[in-house]
Amino acid sequence: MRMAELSRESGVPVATIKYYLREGLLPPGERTSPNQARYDAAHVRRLKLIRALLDIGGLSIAAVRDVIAGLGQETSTHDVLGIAQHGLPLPTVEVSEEARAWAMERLEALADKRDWVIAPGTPIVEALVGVLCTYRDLGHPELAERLDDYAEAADLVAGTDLDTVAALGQREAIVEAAVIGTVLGDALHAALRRLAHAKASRDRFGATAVKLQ
Amino acid sequence: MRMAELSRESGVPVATIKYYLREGLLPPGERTSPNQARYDAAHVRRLKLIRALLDIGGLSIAAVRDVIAGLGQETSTHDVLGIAQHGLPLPTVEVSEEARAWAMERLEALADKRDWVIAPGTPIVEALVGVLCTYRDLGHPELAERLDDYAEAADLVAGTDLDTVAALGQREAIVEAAVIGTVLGDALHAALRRLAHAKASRDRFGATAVKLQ
DNA sequence: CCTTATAGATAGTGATACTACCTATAGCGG
DNA sequence: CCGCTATAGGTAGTATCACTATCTATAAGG
Repeated sequence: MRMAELSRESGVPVATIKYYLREGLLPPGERTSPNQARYDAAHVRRLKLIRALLDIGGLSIAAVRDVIAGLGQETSTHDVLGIAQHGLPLPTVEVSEEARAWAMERLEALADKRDWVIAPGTPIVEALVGVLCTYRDLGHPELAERLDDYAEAADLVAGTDLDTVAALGQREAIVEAAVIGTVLGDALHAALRRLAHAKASRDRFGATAVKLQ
Repeated sequence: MRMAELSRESGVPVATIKYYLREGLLPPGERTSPNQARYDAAHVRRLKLIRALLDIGGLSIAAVRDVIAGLGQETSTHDVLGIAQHGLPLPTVEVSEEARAWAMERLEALADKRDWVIAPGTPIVEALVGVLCTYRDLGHPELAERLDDYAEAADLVAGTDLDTVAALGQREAIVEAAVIGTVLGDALHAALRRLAHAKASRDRFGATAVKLQ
């Protein structure tokens, strides 16, 4: 197919597709002459993935490029999740040494109990340290004391995730599903948690409004 | 305290504090003369909250303003979570009627089983519909078939969340903790899920690299 | 042949989150 | 009371990001 059809199939404007080509998010089409190229279903699929990562995942163009770069890499199965996570941004903040030590103590207790590996300095651990320290700095250290319940839920979800993607069998499909499941999964879990909050609130306080304080 | 000290205590530049004042994120200080004002610990605290919502929560200035507007509202306890969620952005995408029906069918089955309330048209439901339809559109409908496990984890987390904030007793503290727990919690759970993925991957594939395909 | 489509290059746009500067006034030590 | 720094409030400038528009030369297709 040519550019106009690619645009129609994917729902992405021609000018935007050209932009993604320039930025290296979308591989160039097969050249048929110096100023003509042909695209195929893989391009449509890639465009839909790009839009999903941008619109739902909230990734930047640069992060999408990093994530996509991992899709074609040769690696072991064990690293598949690492590739899926490579390039995914996790927010971090600066914290004092004292606060960091406080947070790491909690994370290490968690790791011991659940057989997780806490590697200091990695983006994931930095993100966790940042959130825990911010809870404390905002005067809500009690929010950091529920880590173990949260970890239990994370283990439950992660087990499901791994079973789901592992069932695909082929490495390429696994990596892609892992990327999609990780990025879109963040949005899915956030929304599910809000629904579950509503039910938990009804369970505790009932459907009838009760004034506090 | 005056502006310079507020800046020092909060770690936010003076020019930025003035910007937040203009944007209505930070309430004005107590006036002592036409061009002088005094600030207090509540301003420091508010600034730290603003930075947390911006830096870790990834909210926009407009979303922070909406969230903060809810902090002072008078409401019933049952609505506290609703306030905490008010103004929080959830990503949505456009979907076909057919895809929407497919997604809603799954969500309603979930709601029946777990006693959740699915109100069509609300931002949360729109977000869930968007993610589920995107999974399918990307050729990974299997990711949408694990909703029930994810919901189980969400119920677990939500129960913990409600117990934690309800223990605070006072409405104002509950609302603030709910906001912080919801917004920063998204980042926390995302990071925990990545750690749990690593363990689940080790459990299934072992520490030794095994080539696939 | 002639209209439309295309690749590639360059420049422009609108939103966002600051950041810098300006003016008139206030605080404050000497 | 002087003079220096600090401040409120206003306006304007900046950097980044994700497009979007325009231009030129060439190609496709009836």
